[in-house]
Amino acid sequence: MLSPTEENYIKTIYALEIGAKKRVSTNLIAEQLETKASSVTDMIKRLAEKDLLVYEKYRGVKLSPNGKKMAARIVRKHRLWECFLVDKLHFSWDEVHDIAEQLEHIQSEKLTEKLASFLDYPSVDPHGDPIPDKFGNIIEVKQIPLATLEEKEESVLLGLKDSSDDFLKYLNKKNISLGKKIKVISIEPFDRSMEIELNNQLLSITEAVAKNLLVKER
Amino acid sequence: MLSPTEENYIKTIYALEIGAKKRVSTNLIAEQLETKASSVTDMIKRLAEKDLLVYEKYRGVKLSPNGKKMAARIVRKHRLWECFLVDKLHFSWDEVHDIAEQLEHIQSEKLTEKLASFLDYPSVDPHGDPIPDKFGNIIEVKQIPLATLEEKEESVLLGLKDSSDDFLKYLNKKNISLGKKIKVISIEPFDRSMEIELNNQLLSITEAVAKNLLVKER
DNA sequence: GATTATTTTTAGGTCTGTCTAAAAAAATAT
DNA sequence: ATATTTTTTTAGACAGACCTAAAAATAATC
Ligand SMILES: [Mn+2]
Ligand SMILES: [Mn+2]
Ligand SMILES: [Mn+2]
Ligand SMILES: [Mn+2]
Repeated sequence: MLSPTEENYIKTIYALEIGAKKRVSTNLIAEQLETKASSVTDMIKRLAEKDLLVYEKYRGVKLSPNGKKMAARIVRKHRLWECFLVDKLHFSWDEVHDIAEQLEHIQSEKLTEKLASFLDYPSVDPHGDPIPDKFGNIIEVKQIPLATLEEKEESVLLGLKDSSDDFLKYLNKKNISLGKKIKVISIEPFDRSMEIELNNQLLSITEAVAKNLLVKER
Repeated sequence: MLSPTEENYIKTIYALEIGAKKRVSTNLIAEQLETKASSVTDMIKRLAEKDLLVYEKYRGVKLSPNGKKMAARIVRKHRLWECFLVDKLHFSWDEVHDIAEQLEHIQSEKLTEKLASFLDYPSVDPHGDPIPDKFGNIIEVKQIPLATLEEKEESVLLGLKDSSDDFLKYLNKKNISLGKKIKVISIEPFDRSMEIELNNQLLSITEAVAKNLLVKER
């Protein structure tokens, strides 16, 4: 049985080591968790003791198979609760993260599975992120940044690279949501900004935005 | 912002001072929370500091108006979540208490209200206990023990005096659940055990059981 | 009313999770 | 290869939530 704090460490390390090839550094974890490097050192020692990660002084950490399983379970709960909040309670996608951050720590296998069933086993959360199954396996649907499409190409918006509050609010304002069809009308060579068609309307977006919108692979 | 532990203390004191006329004693709280009297002394000092209760050395505590409001909010969340677990996720009424014990500490006004709306503003939880409204007011429906009824009287089962696991499991076994019509067929003068009609069947229950079943007042 | 028994509080520890400041190791620059 | 900068760890402290054992206050009994 892990404390919510321990779970947050495990989850954070899990997220940090996706993509990053090498072991996760103390400072990175500290930054992510908005705490001090010394606190991180304390905690990772304890987590290593519990066999949730492998730690070598000055060399950073990586999750053990055990730790990975734990992390996936927490992520599963987080994303299932986000689905619940949006689909059943009609929260908007920019309101659910902080609440799910609490709900992900509720301890009950049975609750998680009944919740998944109640939601009809969704495969992605409201931000397009994949939901691990009960064994911790993730079926990643290949998503590419909208910015990689050429003029005249079209695709479907499936996910977001950045799910920050500001970005979600921007998308709300522009009426951009997951599942919508997007067609690239033109790309401005000067700044790589894009003219796109969405909701049968023309919309101009910066390259930064286009890089954060993930669409279905051709 | 209170910690889950502080919230559990407040909620426990709230429950203990219902009925009990005098201030709640240190030992009673300790017993209820399965902790030591010295720990209780520590905590009630802190809660008094935060103006959630009034504490006089050796004289016990009583909740302040502030503390009462907090307590009612926690109870509201606990019982709403129990409704959710039973009505939406199809848990049985004997499985929900421990999970609600965790969920009651989730901090989000908006979540609580959206949950209440999603459940169509239930007035009682799966054990027949009243759900405070968002201002902390409770509409107590008068309930009397089945044991007070006379032969040939009938009523409806509305609540339980004791919601312990063992009692709930007993009720499951006998197929007794809230909302059912109960008719007293006969009362045995020797031990006050009762013959009752329920689900169109005859059933014999001890006086202890009859005292724990609460029915609608005549 | 003095003597017990019970309840409650205090004193002093432990464990978790955090912090700051200082020391040590590793990475980078010269 | 040395010196400097950056990262990481250690040392020591503190607050919250708990514990046991002892002391103090209150309640019960004779
Ligand atoms: Mn969290
Ligand atoms: Mn999400
Ligand atoms: Mn609780
Ligand atoms: Mn209940």
